Amino acid sequence: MDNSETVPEINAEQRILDAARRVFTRKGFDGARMQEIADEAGINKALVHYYYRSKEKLFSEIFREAFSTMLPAIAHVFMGQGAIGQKIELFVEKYLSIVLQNPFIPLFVLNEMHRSPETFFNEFIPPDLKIRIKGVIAMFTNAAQKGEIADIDPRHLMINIMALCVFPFVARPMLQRMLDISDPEFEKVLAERKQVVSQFILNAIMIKN
Amino acid sequence: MDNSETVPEINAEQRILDAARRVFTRKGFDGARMQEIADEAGINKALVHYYYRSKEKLFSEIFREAFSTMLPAIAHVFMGQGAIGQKIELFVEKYLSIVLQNPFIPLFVLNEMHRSPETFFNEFIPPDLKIRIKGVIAMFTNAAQKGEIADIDPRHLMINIMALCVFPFVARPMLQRMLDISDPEFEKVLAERKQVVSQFILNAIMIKN
DNA sequence: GTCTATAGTTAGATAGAC
DNA sequence: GTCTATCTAACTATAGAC
Repeated sequence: MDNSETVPEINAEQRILDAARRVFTRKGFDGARMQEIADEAGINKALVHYYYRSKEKLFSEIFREAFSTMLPAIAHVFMGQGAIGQKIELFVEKYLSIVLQNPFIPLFVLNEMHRSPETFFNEFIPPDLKIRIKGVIAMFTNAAQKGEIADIDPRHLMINIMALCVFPFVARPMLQRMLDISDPEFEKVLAERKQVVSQFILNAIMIKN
Repeated sequence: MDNSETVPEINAEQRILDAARRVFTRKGFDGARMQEIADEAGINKALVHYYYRSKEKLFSEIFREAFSTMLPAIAHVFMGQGAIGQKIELFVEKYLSIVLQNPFIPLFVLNEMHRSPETFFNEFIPPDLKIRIKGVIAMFTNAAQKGEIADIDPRHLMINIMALCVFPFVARPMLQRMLDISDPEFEKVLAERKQVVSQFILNAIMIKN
């Protein structure tokens, strides 16, 4: 052991990033304090500025990371070779897996894109995202024309799928109180949604014969 | 004309309230500034404190008003005498009507209940709300037992209905960019949702014969 | 009731020692 | 690289004139 440090576990730069992630997702940009980030990182406030210059820049790092976490799910829709129903199931499964591991990201992203929409779109939306979306829309339209799914506006279908995946995470405090259930019980409900949401969507759009 | 004022339109107290509603729903509690509220009300900052003592108290007024706007829809579910399907249609219709007229309230409420959950539940949730929710849950359970709707956990059904109603309003900036549509076009999509959401839900849960 | 002026506090950011 | 001390600006809130 040639290391005389008092167990900093990892370098300061990374600790700041970890602390900032927690504080920003908890409090939002306006509610977060550089002091609180420094405290959670176990270092001095000046050091936060040393590594990341400004609150805005540090926030950008965190937001970029958070937003990009949500993107792979969309790409996934294309992967599957199967029928439209299987692709939707795959998307829901993948998307909910990611959100379950990062339950604070959805509200965090929703808020930032309201706070400064221009920055959000110019800086964080990858150029190919719109193309991918168009592909998904085309896939839905195609499936409807071939009679594989019911006749629904593909834009509404996309909104509905995202809504069913995301909503319980952004509305958790209210839902949990309204339904009067405990923390572990709500976790169980969330875990059930992979199955429930897929089933719900497929029931809604698959042609009944 | 015995009034020598320069068209204040209405008393200062009300103008402050109107300005505060706009600023708080736009920026949230942490992002809002008393100065900005005073400016939008066209009066001095000191006057805001004269009428509402503190930022917290002013915010409470606004939040109470916003949250109570969303409540009548839930009560409405009981009104209908019809079948479960009609009651759901009535709820969606009523709920979306309210949100369409107050598109900023959902995200505003979601954020505040994350910011200080304790205050939210102790101060703003009416005591009878949980009872009403239990009634709705029982209604769903009953309908499922009688075979009127598919076998779905009533809690998930309630989450799904709320999700489909609320989500496009809280995610509007992202959805609009992702789908690459203009403001009036998105308004049209929102207006369509009364029909679309009802149909989607009923397709998902009504027993096919 | 409405204003100006300012108190009191806290935030983000920097200077400079080590 | 990490700290203490401090600057500057912005915020909420109040005092006091009118």
